[in-house]
Amino acid sequence: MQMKTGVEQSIYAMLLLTFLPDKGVLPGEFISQQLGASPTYFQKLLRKLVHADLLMSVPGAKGGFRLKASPEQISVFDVYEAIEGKQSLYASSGVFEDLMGIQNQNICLLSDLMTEAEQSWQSTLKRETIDSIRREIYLNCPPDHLTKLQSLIEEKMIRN
Amino acid sequence: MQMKTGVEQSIYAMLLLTFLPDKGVLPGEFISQQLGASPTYFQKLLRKLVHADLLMSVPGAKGGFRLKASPEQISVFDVYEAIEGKQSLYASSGVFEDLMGIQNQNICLLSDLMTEAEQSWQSTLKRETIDSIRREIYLNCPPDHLTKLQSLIEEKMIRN
DNA sequence: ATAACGTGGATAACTATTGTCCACGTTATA
DNA sequence: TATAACGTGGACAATAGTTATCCACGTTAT
Repeated sequence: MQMKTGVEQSIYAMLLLTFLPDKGVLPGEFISQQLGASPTYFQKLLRKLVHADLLMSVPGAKGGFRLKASPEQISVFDVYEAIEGKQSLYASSGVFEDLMGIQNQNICLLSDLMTEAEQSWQSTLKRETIDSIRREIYLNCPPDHLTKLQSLIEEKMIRN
Repeated sequence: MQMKTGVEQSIYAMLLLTFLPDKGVLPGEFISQQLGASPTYFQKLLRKLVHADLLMSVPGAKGGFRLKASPEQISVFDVYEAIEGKQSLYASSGVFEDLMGIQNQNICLLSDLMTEAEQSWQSTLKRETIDSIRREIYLNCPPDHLTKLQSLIEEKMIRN
């Protein structure tokens, strides 16, 4: 049981996109290069983020991706859910309920507990946003790295 | 990202074993039959539980498994960890830290958050024990089912 | 001795994740 | 209007993780 690597990569992609000026976009291939991800697979992740309304995509030449909402409105959980989907971590098989003769009653021996555990996991991820991580970066990264990255992005980005 | 089915089966196995009188054991095959699990694979799960010191095994004819500790001392998390292992849900790739030039500093943009989320997930699973679930069963199951199961177990179990 | 049980390793089947490829639609630009 | 650069969606392959099977072996009751 491990989180998909795509979740981490997607969060980093979102973070990269916070560096982008208004109306600019970054091509998917550039983003995947920066993250060292496989370009073709990463496009799939980007599309999931678009489907989840976290990213906007501009097709055609000079196309690319940008954040759809502002970084304060996008939680880490939003990204997690966009990539991993909405299925919960635990799925009861119902065997034990059968064995105990409590099939149709609403007594979920384990399910309730698992649901509660998952919710407290999720609430931690909901608390933190792309913006709060971005602020941490601004506080902690060496300024030269930040400016270097900033200018790289401004070089590669496309204005509309 | 889904929990292994083995975790659920293992918890149910532990619960079954709470029905067992002192010094009795249940053969692995009987347990797997009750849970509708594949016998050979389920033996592997049982061995993981033995390795984690949650079960005791008695080899030889009239052998089988019994709980090693008392049900109050075994948390749902113990079983989870025995089956899933100790690796955490999230493993940082370090790519972004490289990109930001913060490799060797202790600034874990995501790791800290993920660790915190996982800990709150775990603490929920640690709170509940095999015994607390067993008590729920006793309260909620139709008494005839309970006595039927109890007598099935006493029939199939082996005293030492 | 033999049968019933657990043990551990090798290995296969299955499933989910990750990665690739291609035909296509859209748009900027020459 | 042609072409090149980009995103889209589907089909597909490679890889990794999970589940399942088998077997030779050690232990113990009978």
